[in-house]
Formats: sequence, structure tokens, C-alpha cells
Amino acid sequence: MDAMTTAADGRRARGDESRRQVMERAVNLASVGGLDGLTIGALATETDRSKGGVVALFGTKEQLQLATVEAAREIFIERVIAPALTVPGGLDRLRALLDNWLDYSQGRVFAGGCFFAAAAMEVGAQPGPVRDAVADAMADWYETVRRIAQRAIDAGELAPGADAAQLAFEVTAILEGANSASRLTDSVEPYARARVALAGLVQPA
Amino acid sequence: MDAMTTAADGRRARGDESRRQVMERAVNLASVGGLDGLTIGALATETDRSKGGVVALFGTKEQLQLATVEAAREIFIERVIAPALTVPGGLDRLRALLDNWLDYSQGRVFAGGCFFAAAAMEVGAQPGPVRDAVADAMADWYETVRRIAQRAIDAGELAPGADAAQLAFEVTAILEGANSASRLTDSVEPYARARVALAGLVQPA
DNA sequence: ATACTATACGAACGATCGTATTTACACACG
DNA sequence: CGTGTGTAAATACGATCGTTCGTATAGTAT
Repeated sequence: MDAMTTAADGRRARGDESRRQVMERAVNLASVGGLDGLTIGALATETDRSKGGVVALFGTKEQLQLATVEAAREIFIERVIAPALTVPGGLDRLRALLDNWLDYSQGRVFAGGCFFAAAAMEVGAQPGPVRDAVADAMADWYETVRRIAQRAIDAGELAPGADAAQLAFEVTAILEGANSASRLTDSVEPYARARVALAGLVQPA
Repeated sequence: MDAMTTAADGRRARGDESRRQVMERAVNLASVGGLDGLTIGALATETDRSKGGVVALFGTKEQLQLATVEAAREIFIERVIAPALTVPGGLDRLRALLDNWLDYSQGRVFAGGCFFAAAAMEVGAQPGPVRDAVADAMADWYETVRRIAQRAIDAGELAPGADAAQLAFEVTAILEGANSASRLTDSVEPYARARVALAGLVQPA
């Protein structure tokens, strides 16, 4: 029993590829119909698989939901956070982060807009592992914004006495507000309003 | 056939009372489990009725959802908007409106926090009459904030050149952000942050 | 008295839900 | 080569979904 079982297993590779394909659909279905509206049967049909096949890959529905949250998290990091980390820390990085988020939401990386904004409202009042996973992801995001903002403050590029946590709250609220309003009004105007608001919140000292 | 059929109909009165009782439960169930998670069977069980009885009162599930949105709207108006309209127009009325909203959300008038914030994220990507009803309610709310803010601007109690629509967007985003964060973190801290943010947005000229 | 309407129930419908079981096949490894 | 394990389908299970139906009761209207 090797501690590191050789990665060259045709079955594992095949299963991983299947999981990847199913997940690609799952995150989009969930971003539209919610994590609860994401059903094993519909997921199987849309990926040309049997229900049993999906169950074999992910187990119970709750495990499927947790895997979906994790997959969405990876996409979010790849699209929003990682590119911002290539920008020098400070105000520029903070601006890049927020721009990335607006592009991610407006560009409908997930069919239903921001996956986590929808998930947070859906499971926010329903205790359980799925809610915890979503709450963790949101806390991570909030903390990322706070940390990057703090660095901009420390660098003297924002008001010296500014409260990074307060700024993170306001900034994330504006972002989510744009996402929500845009979906409900089928308009991109809220994103323009968000950019105006953010310009006011994130400006040189 | 009178144009105005007399209101004194024992059957109507009995039905209206039944509808009222069922709706009282429906809005709370929906605020926790969503408009889709609101099932006829569960609603019947919780109100000690048969499924057929609930169907007789509301018709299809979609009609039940529409009635639920309308009932929530009335409660929202009663708790948030109406009390603010008793305050003299201007900055005071705007502040009263926002305070009422925070009390309404934090006080959990609906078990799951703001009914419309949850409903908007749930049905925002699902076209249909229910989405339209929620969008209407949200547009009304946004317009109410904008109108009251405009009056404060006209009265010279806010920055003269301020854009009421932009202010309404920012203010509602902060409110929803507090509601969402509070639910996910089981904390009232977001409401304090919201009050700080609103104090900055809504301050005398 | 009669016809009509508005609740309300209880039972059943077909569909779909999540899950479990069984079987078949592909590949790894001793 | 044979044994074990992971992938996947097929099938079936009980539960619950939304809806429909038939029936009963109560109140209104003619």
C-alpha cells in the first residue's frame, strides 16, 4: 500500500475526466436553479449518463452539492483572485480584483451570475455541511478583499485611518448588489453603477 | 347581478380567513426554503389542512407562489415603508426608511431574513410570472428609495448635485449585503457595518 | 325548494426525487 | 491468469412532488 498510489491508473483518469465533465454542467445548473434545484436525474440526462453513473461518481446528493461548491470555488479563484495576484500589491491589485469580479459576474462565467451570491441566499437559512461550505467560501472571499485592501492602506494609497474590514464589507455589498440587480432587471446598468460606487470607495488618499 | 356584490358572504369570509392563515405560514416557509422549496404538501401539514384544501384556496403552485410574493409585499410595506411615510419628507424620512429596513431584516420579520433578497436570487435566472412579480416588487422598493432620496436632495439636505438613482443603488446594496452576510455568519455585526456605511452615504450637505 | 358557488377532504394519478442493488466491463497487480 | 477494485449502466425502491377527481358541506341566490 503505497502512500502515493501511482497516478497512472486508467480508471482513475477516466473517472476524473467524467467528474470534470459532470461538474462543468453541475455548476451552471446550480447557478440557475440553485443547489437544491440541482438534481441527480437532470444532471445525468444533460451529460448523457444514467442516474446510477452520476451516483457512482459523487455519492449522495449532499456530496454532489459539496463537490459543486468546491468546483465553483476553483473557477472563482481562477477567474477573479489569481489574475489579481499577478498585479503588484496595493491599490492596483485591489482595483484589479474588483474589476475581475465585475467581469466574472457580468460575463456570466456561471449562467446565473455569481454562483456564491445565489448559493449564499439559498442555503443561508438552512443549517448543514453545504451551508458551511458556502459560508467558508464567502468568508475566504471577504478575507481576501480585506487583506488586499489592508495592504493598500499600509502602502499609503488609501486614507491612512481607513478600516479595511469596513471597506471590504462595503465593496462586496456593492458587487453583490450589482449582480442581483442585473439579473432581476436583465440589464447591465447596475454594473455601471457599481463601478461608480467603487471608484468613490477605492480612491487614492 | 350587482356590480358590487355584497361583501357579507359567509363563504368568502371563511375562505379569506383560511387564506390568511395559510399565507402566514407560507411567507415564513418560503423565506427559509425558497419559493420553490415551498411545497403544497408541507404547507397543508403545517396548517392542519389537506393538500386538496390548500389547492382549493390557491389553485396551482404558481398561483400559490404569486400569492406568497404579494403577501410578503404587504408585510414589507406595512413594516418598512408605511412607518417612514409618517415622518416628514427629506433626510429624516430617508433615514427612517433605512432604519426600518435594518430593523425588519435584523428582527427577522421573516424567519429567513429579507424575503425579497432571497426570492430575487432564487428566481432571478428563471423566467416566468413569479420572477416578474419579484422583479416588480424590487423595482418598487428601489424606486421608493430613489424618490425619497430625491426629495432630500431637492430640500438641500444632501449634496446638491447628488444622483438619487445612484444613491438608491448604493444604499440598497448595503442593506442587502448586511442581510446576506448576517445570515451566513449568524452574526449581527454586518448590520453595524451597514449603519456605518449608510451614515457615510446619507449625511447632511 | 332549487340551482349554484365556495370551501374542504380524501384518494388517486403520473412524474420525479434520492438512494440502493445488481450486473457488466476495464484495468491493475500479485 | 486470476483476483480485486473502480467506473458505469440498468433497474427497482419508497417517498414526495403537483395536480386532478369525486364527494360532502355550507352558504348564496333565484
